[in-house]
Amino acid sequence: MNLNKEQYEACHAPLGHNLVIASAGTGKTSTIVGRIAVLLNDKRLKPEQILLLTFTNKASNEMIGRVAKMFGKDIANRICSGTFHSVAYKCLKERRGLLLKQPRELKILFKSIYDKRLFKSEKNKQYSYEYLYESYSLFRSSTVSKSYEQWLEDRNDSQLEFIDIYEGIFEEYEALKESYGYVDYNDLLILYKDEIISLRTEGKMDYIEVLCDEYQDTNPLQDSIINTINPQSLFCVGDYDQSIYAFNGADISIITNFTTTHSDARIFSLSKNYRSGKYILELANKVIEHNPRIYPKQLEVFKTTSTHKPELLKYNDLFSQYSEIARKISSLHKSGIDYGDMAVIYRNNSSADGIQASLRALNIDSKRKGSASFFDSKEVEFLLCLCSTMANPRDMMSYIHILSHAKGIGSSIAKDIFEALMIVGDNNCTKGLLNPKRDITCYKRGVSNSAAGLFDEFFRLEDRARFNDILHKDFHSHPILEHYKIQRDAALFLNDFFIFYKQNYHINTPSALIRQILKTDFYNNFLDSLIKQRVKNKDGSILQKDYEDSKKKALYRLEILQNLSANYRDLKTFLNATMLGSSEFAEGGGVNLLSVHASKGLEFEVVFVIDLMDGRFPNHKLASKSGSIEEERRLFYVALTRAKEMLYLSFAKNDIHKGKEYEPSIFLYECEMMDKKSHSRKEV
DNA sequence: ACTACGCCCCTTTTT
DNA sequence: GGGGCGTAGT
Repeated sequence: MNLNKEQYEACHAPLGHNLVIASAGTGKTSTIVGRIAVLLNDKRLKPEQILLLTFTNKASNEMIGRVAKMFGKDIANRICSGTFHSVAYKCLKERRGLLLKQPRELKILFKSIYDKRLFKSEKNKQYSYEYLYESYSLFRSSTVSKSYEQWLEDRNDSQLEFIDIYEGIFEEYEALKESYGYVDYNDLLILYKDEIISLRTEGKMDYIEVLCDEYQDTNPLQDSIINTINPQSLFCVGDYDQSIYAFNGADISIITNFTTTHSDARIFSLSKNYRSGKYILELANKVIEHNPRIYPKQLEVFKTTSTHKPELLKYNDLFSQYSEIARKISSLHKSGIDYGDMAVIYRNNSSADGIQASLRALNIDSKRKGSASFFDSKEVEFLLCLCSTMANPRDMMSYIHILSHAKGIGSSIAKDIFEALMIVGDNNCTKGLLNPKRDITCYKRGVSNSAAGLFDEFFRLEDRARFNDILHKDFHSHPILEHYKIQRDAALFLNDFFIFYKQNYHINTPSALIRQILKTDFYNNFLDSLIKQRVKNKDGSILQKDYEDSKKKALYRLEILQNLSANYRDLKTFLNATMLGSSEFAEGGGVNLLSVHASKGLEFEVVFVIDLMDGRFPNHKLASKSGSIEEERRLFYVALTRAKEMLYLSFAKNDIHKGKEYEPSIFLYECEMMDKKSHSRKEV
């Protein structure tokens, strides 16, 4: 292996507490791979005694891939590696069957509890449900010793008067999560920590060295996992100038206090930059010097021959910026650069649509990372909901999503039906649906408000068999049909769902299941109405061509999902994988479109950093909230240091569409791409 | 009390 | 294009 002196010394550090400060582009990956080689060779560790924690699974795969080239796949694959979450999941999977649930879903669950407990008149002073949810998630990852009350006191003590309400909400939320079998990202880590403790007492936790990549973005919960493992040796690699995940609880003091936490700590520093050309580095250095220096540190240029100077591109309008950059990309391509070697990087994902459309206008493909849009699209979401009900027979949220598509059934009746299925199925909706206990009433007699002095009005139960002319013979006397609000259309929908479920629930291979689902009338009826709704014009008309196009697009997505599922043998694993690796999968090929956060750890020949306007980047609203202007500056630094050869910075003076004027980003002045004298701007 | 529908808002970053 | 919210209608 080719290592420079600094890298070599870090790799050969004795077992103990080692911290490597690795600035951007200084060969961090090589150093970690080198360290693993040293552990396996010189230190005689078994691969099982090594735990590698990375920020993305992609990074883990790359490192393990390089270890495999040196030691063979057998050895490399015996090393436990991945993100904190995926390592936790792998470990827990063996002992219990857990099912991860998307934050989006859990947020809805959270909202339902919140709405029940807060009256509107109080809401202007209190946290919104969204904010409270975020706050609670952040709390769980930012501290392991404080109560929510203590934590809140430090951040916003004016909210303390609501503490009892808030804690009541959290308590109920936790209880419901438990009863529906849901696990979120934080739960995963917390469960893992408990698991480590029991594995340790059983003597089954025998990691000797834990390597932690991107250590600057570790949050206290994750750090506590490392501390709980408490390995003989630690090898943490990070760069405080690239700490950009404060909103996720990342605590920069974890890396800056390493020497105080571990009295025997050794610090190594990598400063030779192999990635970027001289002028790009000068620019990056200029910017980051505006942040307080924790240790003195400068990137040293290795690629002195590179002659490209970063360029500033100014445009009058936001959209002319996008289309001109698209043209620039096209001409760079003609000069011989692959689209895949170019990237457009932005602060907010809202920039992506514009640039993507402009590229498409020139017939240039692009791939967007963090394609939340893929798993969020209704066609995919609905399909995954159907799968979820099969993998987790008490998945209330999925039932509500599905059943709400029936005419006349909204979330409330859907929940009644779910609860009914749980009752007639002994807490198992699969059983409740297919094999219900028939001798009991599954709907609670209405305890409707006696306050108004109404009669003891209760749930009027309907004849189960009232629709039996249209229903399947095994379904026409199903207890859930007793709900008095179920009308003909809804009964038919439930009937179709029943048949659908009965035909498919036993299939456990994800790809086979999805293939079957895509063939069913039940799914296709859903898809058809979804697409019609999408292409419907204001007057209600539908153009056949729009319909075809939209359908093609949806089918393409479903095909991707189908292909994705082929990598998994069982349903739960597949569903969980859509959670753990969803952002790492990108649709299509071509020019890379990424947010700064998503660009972390990547590099490209040509980089465009766009929309460099005050307010957008830095984003003042955010900077004042959780992060800081320093964090925004680090983001800018990360964006710049992705570039190997060419770097373009761009901004637009106006958004003609919205009638908005913009000032250039202060970072453009800080890196001296813009001249201070020519504009009057106050220093921040 | 609940659903359906139309209107307005906006759109931070991730495991 | 989607989510939240208010209103009309059952």
